[in-house]
Amino acid sequence: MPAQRPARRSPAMDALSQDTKSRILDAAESLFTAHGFEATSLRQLTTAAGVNLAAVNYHFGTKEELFQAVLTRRLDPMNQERIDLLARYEREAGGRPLSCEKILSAMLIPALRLSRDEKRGGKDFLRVLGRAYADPAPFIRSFLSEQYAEMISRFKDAFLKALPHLTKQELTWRLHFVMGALSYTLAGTDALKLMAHVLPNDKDNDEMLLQRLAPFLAAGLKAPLGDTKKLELVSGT
Amino acid sequence: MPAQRPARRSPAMDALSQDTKSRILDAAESLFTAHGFEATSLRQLTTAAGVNLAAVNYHFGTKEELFQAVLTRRLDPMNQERIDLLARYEREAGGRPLSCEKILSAMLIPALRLSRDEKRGGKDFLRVLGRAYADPAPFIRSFLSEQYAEMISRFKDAFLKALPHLTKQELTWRLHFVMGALSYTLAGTDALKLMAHVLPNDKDNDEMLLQRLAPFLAAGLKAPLGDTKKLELVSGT
DNA sequence: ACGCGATTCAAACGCCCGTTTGAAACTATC
DNA sequence: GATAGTTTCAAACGGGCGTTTGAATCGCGT
Repeated sequence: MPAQRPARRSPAMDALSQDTKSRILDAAESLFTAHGFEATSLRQLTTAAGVNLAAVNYHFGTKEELFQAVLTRRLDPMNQERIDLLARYEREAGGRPLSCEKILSAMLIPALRLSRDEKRGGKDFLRVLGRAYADPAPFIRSFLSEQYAEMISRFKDAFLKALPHLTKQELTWRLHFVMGALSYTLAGTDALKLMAHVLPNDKDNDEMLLQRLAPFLAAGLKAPLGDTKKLELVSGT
Repeated sequence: MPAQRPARRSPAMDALSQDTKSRILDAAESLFTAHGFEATSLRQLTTAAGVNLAAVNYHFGTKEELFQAVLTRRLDPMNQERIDLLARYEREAGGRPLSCEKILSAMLIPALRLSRDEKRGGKDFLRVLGRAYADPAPFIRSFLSEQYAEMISRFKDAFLKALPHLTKQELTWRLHFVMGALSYTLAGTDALKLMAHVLPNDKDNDEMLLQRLAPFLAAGLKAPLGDTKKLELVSGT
């Protein structure tokens, strides 16, 4: 088992050669992004990180626990930031309900910050996260459930006040769609190639992306309740 | 290699015991849904299908080709149906641009049909598809690109006419969001547990789901262009 | 300088993977 | 009913997997 207080390294420990644990986390983040959880082997991972094969099991226990560690390292602070930002907005509004766009900002801005603040890890992480949303593995699903429970609950309350024409159930669905568009968008830069060669490939891609996503989601959330007859199945031909 | 014209089976070949190829495809569809591509082994797959281990390689070549076969079997007809339905709507409209909702219907109705028409395969398939969208594996990405190219291009043209206030580039992004919300929604019934215990667990779940999704997406597509200043990064605290 | 816990390391463990093989079983045709 | 082609089958192949082990190494407190 790893020590509670890790031993210090030799005299020069610069930013380039971090400690083993961080090196593993960084390599894992990027490799899980590139190949997915199952398709990433601990051998390629430890090689990429420049550490011994056994280091993963020593520091994290199992491969699954490593994956959870990859997620928590960034997800925990990001969701906390979301909650704090929402609380701050609510304080500033002093009782009056927040606008839909404002609440969305509280969700998107921390994600946007994350994608830009890190040297490289930020974007990789958001992609890992986007993929994790769609992963059926139980240990991933239950882990995400726990991680998100509080944040989702708070934002649902906020949205309920901002969108009084929606029932609780309708809002649940729409939040589901929001999370879908968000995670998919974060997960798949490549996916854009499905439909276009338009991508300008900027460096601040993600900022532009979220600035386009926000109005789209806000409009969707504010939409009037659907007409039940709209999607009637059309018979043949 | 498999024969061009498969030999006929013994006298009684009822619906319950299909031919080997279909049995493999069905089992693959459901197992890829449950565990993902990488995490599904050919041994559990062939066991579940009640066929010999070597049957997959005999009939499909490799595991990857099997996965592509799983996708094409249903994706090809579904996308063709989408294109045909859109063409029919355009014909009926006679020159006038279609409404956003109408175009969305042409995308969603074939998916909805698929999810209901099959005995069991339909829903499983849509989940496999939703997951495939987020998969980084190159053979999946390029395969989907090809499969979707024509459909996406046609719908983009239609949306461009329906939404003249959008630039081509803006529309590309919004279509991206649409595909995101759609695929995520199709992929993850489980994901709903992230935020609620509301799910009524109906049989015609998917129909209700898409009827809620359509107004949401239509509103998002029709949203005015975003305010560039909206998502400004807020400084600390 | 020594001891001790924390960490690294090379090697091995047992297991399951995707694929291949060659013979057996089957079926349609002559 | 022999023949040729298609499909099934049991068995094996080589290799990579996640994890464990036990010894070597490191770095600090005393």
